[in-house]
Amino acid sequence: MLSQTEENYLKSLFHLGDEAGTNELAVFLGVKPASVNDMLKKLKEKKLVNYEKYGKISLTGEGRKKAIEIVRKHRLWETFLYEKFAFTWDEVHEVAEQLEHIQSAKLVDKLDEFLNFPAYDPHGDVIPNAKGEMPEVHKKTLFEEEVGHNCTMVAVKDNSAPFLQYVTQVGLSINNKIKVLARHDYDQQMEIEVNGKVSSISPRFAKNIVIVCNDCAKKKKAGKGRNN
Amino acid sequence: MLSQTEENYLKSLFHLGDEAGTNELAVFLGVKPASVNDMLKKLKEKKLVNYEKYGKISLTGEGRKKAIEIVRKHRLWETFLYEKFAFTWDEVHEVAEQLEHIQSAKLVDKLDEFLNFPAYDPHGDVIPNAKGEMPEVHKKTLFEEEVGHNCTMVAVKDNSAPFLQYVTQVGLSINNKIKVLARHDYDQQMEIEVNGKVSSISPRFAKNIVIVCNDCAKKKKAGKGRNN
DNA sequence: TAAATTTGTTAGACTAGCCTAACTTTACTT
DNA sequence: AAGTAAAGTTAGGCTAGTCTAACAAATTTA
Ligand SMILES: [Mn+2]
Ligand SMILES: [Mn+2]
Ligand SMILES: [Mn+2]
Ligand SMILES: [Mn+2]
Repeated sequence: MLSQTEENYLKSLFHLGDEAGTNELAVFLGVKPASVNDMLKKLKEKKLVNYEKYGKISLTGEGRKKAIEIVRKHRLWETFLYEKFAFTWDEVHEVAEQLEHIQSAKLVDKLDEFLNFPAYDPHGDVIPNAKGEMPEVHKKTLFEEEVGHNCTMVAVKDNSAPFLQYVTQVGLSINNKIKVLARHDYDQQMEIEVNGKVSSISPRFAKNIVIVCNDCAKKKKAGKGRNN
Repeated sequence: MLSQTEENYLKSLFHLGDEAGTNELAVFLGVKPASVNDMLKKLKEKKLVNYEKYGKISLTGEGRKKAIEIVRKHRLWETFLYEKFAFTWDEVHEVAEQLEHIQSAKLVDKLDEFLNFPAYDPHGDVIPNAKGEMPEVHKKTLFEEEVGHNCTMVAVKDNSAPFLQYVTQVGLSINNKIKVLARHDYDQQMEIEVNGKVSSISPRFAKNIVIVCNDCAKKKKAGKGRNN
């Protein structure tokens, strides 16, 4: 069993990618490089990281697997807080940071099921499935989506009450399917269909909905913005 | 902010009551008396326990308040796991033992609301309310309840599938109100009403349902069985 | 290519929480 | 009232995880 600290190191390495250095990881975790160095020796000993003196750090297969489990739990809990407990977009992370360390396979399974196996968390990040699979995904705004395509809402960019009310009114919420019926050249107003309900939305509204296209081919690399 | 360890010491003192000794607490926590001694000095320093060398240990007002918060969280999470995630009676404790340390006032409030402000956890123990109030309560089996009285189901004694199926069929679940309509002298079969639905139940069934009478006067002291 | 800068490592120290072993106080028994 | 047993304390030591300060390697820059 890994300690919470060890779990956090693995998760951080996962977010930093395979070319991480000691200082970089130290900054990311908010500790000193000396502390990271100590921990790397322990994690190497446990076969969770590949690490040689003065070399770049990377996760082993086992380390990566562990890291993904934690990311999965983090994002499932964020989704839970957002969807069931009306936490806002910006409140979920801090609590998920704690909840991700709860040890119970059954709890994770039930949580996943309870949320109806969500694909994205409230920040629009992909939730790894129970097998640890994590499809690469190309996010864009609803405004950028092609007419005729089907897509999945993965996040909002605006978190203000009026906007969110509007979102609710249109029948939208995260992990919902949307079909783009039309975009009018005149004022760029769009027609969309959600759960059989057709709505007309403004370009401003459309630009604040983040989606993943279900009809576009997958491509693109993950960026380095906010993680989790 | 208290560490998880400190929280566990406070909670244990709460369960042991105000005449606890060093060894007793050590056994309860599964550590050595020397460790307890160290921690007591720290907790005294923080004004959370009353403690003098060779004297009995007790919680201060502040310590008790903290302890009750943790018990509240523990029991709310147990109820959550039981009611929403189909954990059994005996599975909830271990996970609640972890969840009780999650720090988020909002989460606790939402959890309470989500569960509809439950009064009892799946073991039939009283859940302290948001103010830290914890009414003393006299538990007995449904079989022992007086005819004509109203009571609240607080726990089951049998956790087998056939029994639980029967419980469901009768429309019963924890925190539900039950009215005892009759008990037949011939075979001690009972008539009860749950949510307007009348059922006839066997004495064996009734003996496996733990209730609190809503019509009886409150009395009795808390025992020292399984806690939490 | 040599100096300067950045990056990474090591040694030594600290705290929290635990331990064992030895000791002291209190409580119980005869 | 002694003597023994039980309960409680202390000293010293261990590990995990952190730190600072000094040092070493690698990289950048002149
Ligand atoms: Mn997050
Ligand atoms: Mn997230
Ligand atoms: Mn419990
Ligand atoms: Mn309980």
